[in-house]
Amino acid sequence: MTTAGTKRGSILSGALALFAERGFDATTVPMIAASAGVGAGTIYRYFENKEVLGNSLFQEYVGIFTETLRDEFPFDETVRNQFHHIFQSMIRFTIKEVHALYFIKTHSSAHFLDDVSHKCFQDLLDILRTFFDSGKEKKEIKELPSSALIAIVYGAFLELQRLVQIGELQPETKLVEDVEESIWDAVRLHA
Amino acid sequence: MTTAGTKRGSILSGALALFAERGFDATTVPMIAASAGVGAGTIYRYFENKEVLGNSLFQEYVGIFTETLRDEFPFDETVRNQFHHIFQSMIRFTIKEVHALYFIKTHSSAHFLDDVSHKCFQDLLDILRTFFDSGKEKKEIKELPSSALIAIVYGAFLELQRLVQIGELQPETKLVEDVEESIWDAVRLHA
Amino acid sequence: MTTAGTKRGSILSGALALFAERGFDATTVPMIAASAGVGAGTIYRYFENKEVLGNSLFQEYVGIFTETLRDEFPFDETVRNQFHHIFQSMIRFTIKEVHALYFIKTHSSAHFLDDVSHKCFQDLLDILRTFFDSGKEKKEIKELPSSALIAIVYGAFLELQRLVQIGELQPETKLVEDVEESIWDAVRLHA
Amino acid sequence: MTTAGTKRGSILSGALALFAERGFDATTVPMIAASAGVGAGTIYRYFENKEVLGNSLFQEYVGIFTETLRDEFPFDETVRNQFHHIFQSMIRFTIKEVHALYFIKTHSSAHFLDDVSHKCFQDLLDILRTFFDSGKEKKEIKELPSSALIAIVYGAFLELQRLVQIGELQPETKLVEDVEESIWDAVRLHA
DNA sequence: AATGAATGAGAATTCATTCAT
DNA sequence: CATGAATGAATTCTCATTCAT
Repeated sequence: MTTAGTKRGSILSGALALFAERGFDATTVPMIAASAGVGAGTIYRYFENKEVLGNSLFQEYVGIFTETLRDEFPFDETVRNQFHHIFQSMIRFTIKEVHALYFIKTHSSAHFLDDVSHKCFQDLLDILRTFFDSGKEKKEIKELPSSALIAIVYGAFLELQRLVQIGELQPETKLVEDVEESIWDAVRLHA
Repeated sequence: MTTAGTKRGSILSGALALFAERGFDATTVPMIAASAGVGAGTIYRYFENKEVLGNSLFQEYVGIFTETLRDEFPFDETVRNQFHHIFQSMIRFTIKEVHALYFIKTHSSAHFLDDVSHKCFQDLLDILRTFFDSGKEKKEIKELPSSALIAIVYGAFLELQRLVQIGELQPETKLVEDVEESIWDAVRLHA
Repeated sequence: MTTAGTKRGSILSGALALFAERGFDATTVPMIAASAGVGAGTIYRYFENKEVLGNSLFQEYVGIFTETLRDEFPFDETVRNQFHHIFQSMIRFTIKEVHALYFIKTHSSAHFLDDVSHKCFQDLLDILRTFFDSGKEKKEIKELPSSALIAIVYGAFLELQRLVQIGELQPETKLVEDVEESIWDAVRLHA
Repeated sequence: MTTAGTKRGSILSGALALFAERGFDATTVPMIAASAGVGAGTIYRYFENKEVLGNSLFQEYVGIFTETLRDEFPFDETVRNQFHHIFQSMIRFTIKEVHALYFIKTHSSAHFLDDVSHKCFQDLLDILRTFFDSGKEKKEIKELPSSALIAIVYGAFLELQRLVQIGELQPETKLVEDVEESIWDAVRLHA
């Protein structure tokens, strides 16, 4: 019966889509208001200013992505299966929130991000770091710095995701599986 | 026949560094002027407006990158060696112009880009596309859409480059070789 | 036959304190609402808008001040005793409503005042004018324009009142008597 | 040959007149710009923001007023002559800068004033304080707290000044002399 | 009647661009 | 040619006022 957060929610959604498409700086507050179907002033009832809105949005979705990765993580399974979980989580997150990953990607070193946002993002990367560290110990992952491994997986995935977004790639099952295998090949230790 | 005017050059350099660091929209014309050591008005002698400057910059560096890739391309060698050339070109370009690749990456779908810029960027991607198409024919590259293969290589490389940029990764010979091998593993067709 | 509604009263009190401290323009309607312990919308049940509230407040307190001066005015006593009554009335009014006199002072030529407010304020000054006119006739008050005499008494008193307000002066009996004598010296005709 | 400060000067003049007439809060930046004959943006070349402009203005004119009082102060003459100097300085300052004194009066406890402004204003009052302290020592001034004496002189003078401003009083020689005598009567120790 | 969330007109401020020097 | 002070359109943000609950 409560609709608490209905407005806040539409503002965040509207901002997400616009920030992903045009970027934070090229998006005006009235644009966000129109996209959320609220008055411009209303945005300031929920967010102190545009930067706070940007940080809230970033933290919100980095948080959801982090949870998605952590959720049901198969700690006891093979490294390959763990990688599959990570890849599938990325896919799932992308399907649930089309713009979120692209927004995170394009704004993860944006000038307006505060310390909390940076911390959130580090937490996200730490999940991948932990996975790679354990994989390297088990001799199943290449002996590269984890930050490099993350960059490869994260960079490749996000660039692919952009292609899906702009319609240049259809995310059919076969393609998704092949891409997963391709990125896995990049990081796995070959015999 | 190039580097026309030392001023034009400093403006482009200044703008490149600033656009890479802060993004096009968060960079003001006076900032560029200060960084180039010229008056704000001088910028308008060389570029009609900020957007034109952005496009010139984009085209300039995408052009250089394209040339770098084309230069001495080993058409008659193995696919692996061709990949090595591409990878080395990326490295060389990055070393020559630290900010250029990151600027290209973060602005390749920017709102201010005109048709010429998009065309330039397509030309760049086409080099990679041609390489992958021929590699797939020779059964040395995975049977994935070329756009996906490009995304993987380009995405991974740029994310790595960012780490080097921010100092989180030292580009020593061993690391660079390992990374090349890793990305090659992602795209090569395994036995 | 007044104090209609406890809410109207709290709104007026809240507004009085805030207008005196911050001024009309720097006081927001939500501030007044909070200070009065009512919702912002409630203010509009009692006052058409902020300007009307400002005028009501001004008229209310100028009216009370006027009454205080008129009340038991010793028409048949000496000019000095009449002056004492005026001075005592100012003191009494100030004690009853600490902020009122300062509010009147700082807003008596405010941009939002309407004709009725200006008229009220003139009525107040007329009491002093009448007193001075009669005092000059009796050769007990200096031969200065009444408006000048009013300015001296009113100006000096209000500036003193401000000192009491901000705690820089303690309104002890001796001081009050001395100040009265000082201001009386300013206007009385010396032998 | 330098016109350095021409714009800055017109902005300050324009702002002074408007702040005196309408008050700081009821004056908009475009109003100031129009009154100074410059573009709105120009104001921000000279003053960081509206508050800084307000403080600069306050400090500027309080400073001039302070200098006017200090200039040729007759330290070795009678207390009465010193009072005459003070009164004449106030008159001179008022004639030179019609709006300045009223602006100072109405904004000396304004919400936007910073510490420097408060300090400036204290310096101004300290001149009067020093005069009264020395006068009391010489038994020529009433034994009232100096702050109270200042309030009487300052309050009376400013209220009179307002009457001149709005045209209700003509500042003829005779009137000015009489008013000086009246205010002197308020503070001098009577035999 | 009372509320306070929502609104949008209007204020402060920024910055791409022009132009007199 | 080069400059940077000046501009005003565009942007962020505030707050008096309304109105559904």
